[in-house]
Amino acid sequence: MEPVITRFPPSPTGFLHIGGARTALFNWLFARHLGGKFILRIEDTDIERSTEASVKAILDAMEWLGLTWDEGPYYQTKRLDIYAEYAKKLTDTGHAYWCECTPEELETRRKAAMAQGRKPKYEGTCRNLGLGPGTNRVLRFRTPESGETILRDLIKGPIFFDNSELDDLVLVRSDGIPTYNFAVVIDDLTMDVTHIIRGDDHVNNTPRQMQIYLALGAKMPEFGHVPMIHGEDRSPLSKRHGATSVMEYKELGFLPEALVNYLVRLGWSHGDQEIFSRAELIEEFTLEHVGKSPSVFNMEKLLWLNAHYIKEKQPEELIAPLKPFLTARGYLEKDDSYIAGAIRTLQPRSRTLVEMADAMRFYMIDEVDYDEAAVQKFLTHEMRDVFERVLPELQNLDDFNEANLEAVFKKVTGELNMKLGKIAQPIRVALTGVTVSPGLFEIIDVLGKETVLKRMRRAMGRMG
RNA sequence: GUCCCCAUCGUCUAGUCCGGUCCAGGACACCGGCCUUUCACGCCGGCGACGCCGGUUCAAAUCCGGCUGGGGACGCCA
Repeated sequence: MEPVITRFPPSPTGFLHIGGARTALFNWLFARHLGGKFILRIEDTDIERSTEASVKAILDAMEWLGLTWDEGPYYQTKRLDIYAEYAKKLTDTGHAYWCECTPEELETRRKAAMAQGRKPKYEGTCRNLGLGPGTNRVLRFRTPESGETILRDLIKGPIFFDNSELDDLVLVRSDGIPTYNFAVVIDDLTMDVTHIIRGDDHVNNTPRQMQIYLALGAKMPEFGHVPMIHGEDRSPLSKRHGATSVMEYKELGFLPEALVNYLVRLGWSHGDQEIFSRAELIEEFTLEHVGKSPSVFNMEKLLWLNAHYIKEKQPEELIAPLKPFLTARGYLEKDDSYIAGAIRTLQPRSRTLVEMADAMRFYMIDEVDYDEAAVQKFLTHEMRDVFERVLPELQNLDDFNEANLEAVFKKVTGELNMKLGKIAQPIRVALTGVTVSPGLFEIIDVLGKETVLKRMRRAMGRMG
């Protein structure tokens, strides 16, 4: 059996967005599942809008998601001679012809056609003029005027197109640069791509591309068109729906495995399973279970998955991804074991690394900032006695583990005939400045004796 | 406008190919409860959908047709 080769061909005109990332992921998984190859190709034939920065941004995002490629990145602008060769082949065989219609004329005719309710397509003005190459001339494909092109889509099933609906698309621009529809075909052809998995929005391009394969006598690849991702209002996902760039999600504190897991389930399923490790995805991913209908991006579920992965990781694994967020907040330098301890207490209560970093504040600064309402409510005069009792007990405790701490508090509350609930909040406020935090004993354990005593004494200063 | 695609809970989806096991299952969100030193986590329970109309059939979420709704494409963008 021939080896499977898939590819992801972003155009470097912006960042890698969510939809593109899912397409890349599907291609990557498809290839990995079948033990094939995954190629990365930069489609930079839009000279005007392509930028180096975009290429970098896209590559960074691919790496962050762990979508490793086996070949490339190839750049179309470095393959111009190849396209020229095939363009010549098509002209020589009469499958392509030169056209001198100007963009302005075309635009006028398009508008007129729309106004009259006709499908705006190139009328073939230059089709039989026998023009040769020249300035301001484009090379067009001579599309068959009759017949039918059948796309047997791996995801959507058979789709029929009347060739009369297709028009003579431009293959080579007047500046000699090939257009997308031409370059993709030649690239996929010469790179031996066997399976083209791409967005739904390419369905209508497919019959045109198939005609080029046919004209070239080339082997036709398989096509699979994945439905689009929409926003809450069912319109295509865009900025106004929130973050659309993959790297924005990194900045929002998402873990790549959460995004990958979320994205793969947008359109694909494996029974009732929601959580997939990368190995499981590679094992289970097939196109058969990719749905046909568009899906809506739902931040809540992504958040849930992210929370899941945050909980599941070892605290140590979270240190590196969390560090940038800590630094950004100007926190003190702490060593990794301390940070890991703090992370452990926040894992069950953080949905993102941003939330975690924010909640970590009291661990990371010297003097906690008190929430005044909390101080008023809990650092009351009557707590002074309680603190006086607790302080020496803690002072004498050598091993600050949770069990010991619990014993100490049991003892004190017993002697004072108070419930733990009564004194927990005041101590929490003393240690964190706020009323919401991880468990008291966990905090004490992480903070350590010196800090705990210091903060409790300082808090006593705020008691009436 | 023309062509193409799609249609199960608010959202992601299972089930649809091979009609009965589905008075439709899971997950997120939401609501309630339990746990509890706060907040979470966790656990238990609840709410909630086959777009509409017709046909085929003993039987339709599943097959067929129409309608409606949504989306995509119509570039010397990709």
